Amino acid sequence: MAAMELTLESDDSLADEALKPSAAPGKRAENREAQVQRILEAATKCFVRSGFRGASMHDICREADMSPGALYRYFPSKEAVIEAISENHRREDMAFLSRMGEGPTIIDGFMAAVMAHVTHVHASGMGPLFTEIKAESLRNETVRQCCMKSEGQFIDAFRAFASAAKQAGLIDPISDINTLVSVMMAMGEGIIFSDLPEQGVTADKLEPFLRALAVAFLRPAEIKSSQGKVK
Amino acid sequence: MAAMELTLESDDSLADEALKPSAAPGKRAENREAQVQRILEAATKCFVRSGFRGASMHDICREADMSPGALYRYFPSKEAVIEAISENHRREDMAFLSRMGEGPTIIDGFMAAVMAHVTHVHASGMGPLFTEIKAESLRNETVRQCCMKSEGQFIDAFRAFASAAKQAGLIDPISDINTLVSVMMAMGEGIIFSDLPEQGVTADKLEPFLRALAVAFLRPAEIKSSQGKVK
DNA sequence: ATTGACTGCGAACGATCATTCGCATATTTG
DNA sequence: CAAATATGCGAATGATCGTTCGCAGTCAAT
Repeated sequence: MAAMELTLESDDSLADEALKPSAAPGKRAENREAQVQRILEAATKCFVRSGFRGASMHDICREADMSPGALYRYFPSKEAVIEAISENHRREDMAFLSRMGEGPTIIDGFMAAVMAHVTHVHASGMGPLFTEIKAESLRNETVRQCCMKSEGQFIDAFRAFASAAKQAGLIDPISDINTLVSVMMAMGEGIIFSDLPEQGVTADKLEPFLRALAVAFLRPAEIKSSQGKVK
Repeated sequence: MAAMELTLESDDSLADEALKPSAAPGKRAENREAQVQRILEAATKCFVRSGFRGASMHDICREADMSPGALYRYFPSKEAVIEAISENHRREDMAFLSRMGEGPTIIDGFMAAVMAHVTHVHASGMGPLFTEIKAESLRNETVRQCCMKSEGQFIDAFRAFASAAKQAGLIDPISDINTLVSVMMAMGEGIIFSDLPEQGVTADKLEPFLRALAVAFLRPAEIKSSQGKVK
């Protein structure tokens, strides 16, 4: 099917393309990138459906409408596909970190980042992939390091965030920022893993609880008791 | 080795046991139960090491010091082993629910149950199994129902706990107990999944944060601001 | 147009894995 | 003791899976 399209395409361009069959020099690299993307999208779909180990390369080939031989021109192994997806996925997540500076208060900034992340994961339906990546990271060294890298990024960003807020007198002094960050991250992962929307917990229901958690942990110096209450 | 013991045992009982080779009628069932247990322990070890899909039946056989043919006398399939382990594991978890009634305050009871659970999981080194079971529950119907059952038990227990506390005027009225329970459970799972002790977060470091969380969510009517502070 | 590199194909290969089967031994029953 | 049954064994089986390979078509440059 795909081959048919390509042959049809060259029909009307006999004069200037049949003689010089290609007027586009960077077309190869372009197409290559598109193919890689196609494979990653197909693989993601399969992995969400059946898990890293449950989905076969043939499944991915079928989903990408591609032969095994073709697929292996772009990725040397199944592991490489898994690692590329883990890497992509984790990189996307980190994009939400920048939103921590948003909002009038430190709590609002934190909440903006967290809620944006939660909403995005739910909307894209990639929740299961998190669990899969987590499980894979327990045994695959490359995936583990990928996870650790993004965790490190988060920890650094959050530590800077908390330190700045503390110095500005916005929050009470916190003695153990390391533990604070680890615990918050663990809880955040739990929120992502459990497909809360499937249990009837929508984003707007979730928000006050997360805000209460943020207030309890960060304890902003002002408006201590009016904020952070679950309505 | 085990066979050796048995033959030695029959030495001094020539008269009444050599003629009637077995004086123990319920020995079969006993031994059967022991074998089942042996398999489950070996399988758990393998699954923690390599994951449900990564561990082969031959691995389990080697670990249990048993041939495939023998193993299949006790479990009809690998899936059956996985399901039995998931079931066992989840049942163990539920045992900690009963401790919620402990302690002088509602917060103490809650904390007793949570900390006991966290400590137990860490001590037994079964953290990875949680992630594995979670991932498996996304695709294996039996495992999913096993998870949902124990979640349901937890929800029921916690709802009863919170309702009683609310009626007794121990905590502020909570409008949305369903959401409260779901969010707390998700966060708790996150704490279990992330192997916090591996990141230097010991139980005693974790405790004040969990307590702050409990106070923020449950908001006991008295001592509102003195408790629930992270030191 | 010819050459050489790139891409695509899909049958085939070798490895692995869950599961089975025929046989031997051990235990229980009659 | 003999028949019946339960248990153990481990090589064999059939299926699946990741990966490879030879071939054919396409693209880019001379």
